Amino acid sequence: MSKEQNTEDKIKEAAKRVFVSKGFAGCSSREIAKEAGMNVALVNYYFRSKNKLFELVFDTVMEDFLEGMIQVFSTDMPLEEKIRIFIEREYDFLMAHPDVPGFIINEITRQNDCPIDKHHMMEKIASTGIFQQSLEAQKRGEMREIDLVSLTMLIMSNCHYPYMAKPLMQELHRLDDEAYANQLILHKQYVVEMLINYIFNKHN
Amino acid sequence: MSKEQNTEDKIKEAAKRVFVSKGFAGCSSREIAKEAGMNVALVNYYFRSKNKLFELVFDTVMEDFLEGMIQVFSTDMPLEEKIRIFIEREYDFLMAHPDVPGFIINEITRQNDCPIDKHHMMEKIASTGIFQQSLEAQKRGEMREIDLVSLTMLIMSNCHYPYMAKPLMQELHRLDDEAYANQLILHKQYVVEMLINYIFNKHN
DNA sequence: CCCTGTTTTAAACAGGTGTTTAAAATTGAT
DNA sequence: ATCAATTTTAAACACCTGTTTAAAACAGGG
Repeated sequence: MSKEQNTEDKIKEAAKRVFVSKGFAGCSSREIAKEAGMNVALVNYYFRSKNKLFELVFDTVMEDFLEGMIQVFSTDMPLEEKIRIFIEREYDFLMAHPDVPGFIINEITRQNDCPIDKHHMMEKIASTGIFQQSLEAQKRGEMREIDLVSLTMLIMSNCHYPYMAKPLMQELHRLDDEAYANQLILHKQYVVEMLINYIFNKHN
Repeated sequence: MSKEQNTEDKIKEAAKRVFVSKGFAGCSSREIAKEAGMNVALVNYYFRSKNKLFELVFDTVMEDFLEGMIQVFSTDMPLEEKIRIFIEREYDFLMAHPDVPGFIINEITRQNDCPIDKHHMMEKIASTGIFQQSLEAQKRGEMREIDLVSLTMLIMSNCHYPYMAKPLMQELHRLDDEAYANQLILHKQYVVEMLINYIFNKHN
């Protein structure tokens, strides 16, 4: 898919790989240029500065990251099915992009300055009606009376952390890459079961 | 507590603050020296290099991080009580040291080279008998038949992530620091309830 | 072919990096 | 007070950083 690609896109995708895996502070312009097979000056010729390039990369990563959520939440499934499928999709997405959550969290943490939400994340998520659907389910007694911030936090914790903490967990339990991948597949089932049970007051 | 403190310790503690909040790649030797109110050369006079100083800091942070676990697990409480108290202690610890988990995970991720577990984390945790206790509880049917890697992962996910993802969550839900601190106190209760219910097959 | 605008390159810039050096200041014992 | 050992300092080292410059290579249309 990558033979017919112009210089600008090649640099942008190389930058994406390098930034996401090493972070803004953990890499240099020259490293990005080398990853793209280009001269250093070309990076600034197309993107003006390391900062501008980074912001561009960050935005596209954030878009990809939100896209999956929106898709699932926008369907007209029952809430329980939505959450179940969301978790499974999230694990699939992270299997392919394991260091995206760490990247986003680290880079948002790095700059305490911008309190404004450029990506309108919550608006996009809210526009799917998922929160309204949740409140209605709570009113009907189908769903536990848990506030939506914590609901979000419970789901994201159990999806993101197992990928973010991979090297720590591997060292703790002495698992190689294959064993850890299998562990994640198993863990996904536990997470779905635990969250669905808790959120919808199931008992088995 | 800090008036009677020699130069070496002052530098080490300044380095701890800077490294933990900004990461190894995100700060310079001169920044550490300035934080300690010292000359740059003093840092290398006492610690030879930025790398050596970092490894020293990393090890002490890791020790602090493990200490709490070991303490709780070493008591002779029933398993359910141990887990409940562990989670609550973990939230208390992270309230005071919110960026420790992110620091540890990021810095372990940074170097793929050392597959050897210098800190013998698992040995220390295993020596508390917590895993044996878990297996026995499972045999008696008091505990869900869940493998211990996933058990670890469930607990750590729901303790660490809410602190690691603080800026992301704040931006998502537009919460200031005080509101987020309150949210965490609330969230801790949900987490305890959910994990205990799931692990010990409770239904309410 | 020449000319024009675009793309790419090598080189340089000022400033920051980790680290070392050698001299100065300080300390404590004689 | 003298001296040796320790601690602190300013300065320098070579290298890397992000960014810019100016010249070279390339493209396509006249």
